Amino acid sequence: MTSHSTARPAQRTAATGRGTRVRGTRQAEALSHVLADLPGFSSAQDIHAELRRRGERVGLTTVYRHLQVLSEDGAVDTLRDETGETLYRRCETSAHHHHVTCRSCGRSVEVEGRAVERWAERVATEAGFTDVDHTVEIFGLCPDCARERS
Amino acid sequence: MTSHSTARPAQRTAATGRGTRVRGTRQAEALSHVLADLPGFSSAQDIHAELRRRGERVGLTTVYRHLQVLSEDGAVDTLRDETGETLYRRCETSAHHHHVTCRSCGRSVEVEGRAVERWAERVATEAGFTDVDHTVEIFGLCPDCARERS
DNA sequence: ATCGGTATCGAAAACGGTTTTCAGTGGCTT
DNA sequence: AAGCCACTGAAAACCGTTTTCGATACCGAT
Repeated sequence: MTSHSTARPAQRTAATGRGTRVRGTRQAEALSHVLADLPGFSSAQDIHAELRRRGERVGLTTVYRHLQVLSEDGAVDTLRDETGETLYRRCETSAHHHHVTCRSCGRSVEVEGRAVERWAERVATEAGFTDVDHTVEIFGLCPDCARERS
Repeated sequence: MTSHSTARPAQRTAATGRGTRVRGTRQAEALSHVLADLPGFSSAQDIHAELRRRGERVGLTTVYRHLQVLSEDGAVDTLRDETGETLYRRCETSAHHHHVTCRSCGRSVEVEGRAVERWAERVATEAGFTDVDHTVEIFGLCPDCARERS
């Protein structure tokens, strides 16, 4: 599922209680830093490895949990690679967009395509579908990897 | 597949070697019939269940193996649902196309979109990417499921 | 400071889909 | 009839992800 705002109120545990603001824990901050530094899409496990590499002690479970919340909040994009693994990346724009991802190095570029949005909406509607959502992912070889490979 | 591309399992046993044609086994034929009858996308496990329902004794492993080969040969389409499960469906047209899939009942419709193909190609090229491929999936509620739900 | 309540952590176990292993089985060819 | 080898499938391994649940950390109140 690519970033889209189905805006489920999503019974976020803490979210409700009055003054209960999200606690800025050491783990959350460390994760946030790593996400800010990683350029492309990374798996939860890669992110966890990067945290450990930096000497941060954060459990894999916690990484998964934060990523889940962040993606629900629209703070990170998610996409599934060809093996079914979920990859995460900090959103640069909160607007709906898609990605061109290098299948070799994972680097990616955000692209916009109002045309696709409209097309998806139209063909679905024509087929009688409602509550439409879509995922679009483009894979290819980035210039660097293409050069390396020749 | 981020930084490390998990080694190809690849070594496909029979690997379309020399003149070894596919043997028309009982299992292969049963699977083929089920695929022909199932209207939309189904998971390997659903297909296996359907086989058993029909009294065919085919192992789940064999179902997976055949589906893998069939999809490599382009005889079936595959797509991943939102949980990461792989769904299969016999191709109706061998031409490149996309699907509008009901997120409730799994039924799907094939749609064509030359516009999207061109768009994907264009934005990728503009970003300097080559050897471009793309995935587009549209999810929604089909008319029947939408009705049921109200 | 101390206490109590609770949000958060994280190791370990559970989960579920898929793949691999490996000892057969059975279809061809000779 | 004999043998080769592709195919089969039950069980186990795999692997990413989620759940469980006791421990811990943070916060406001005392």
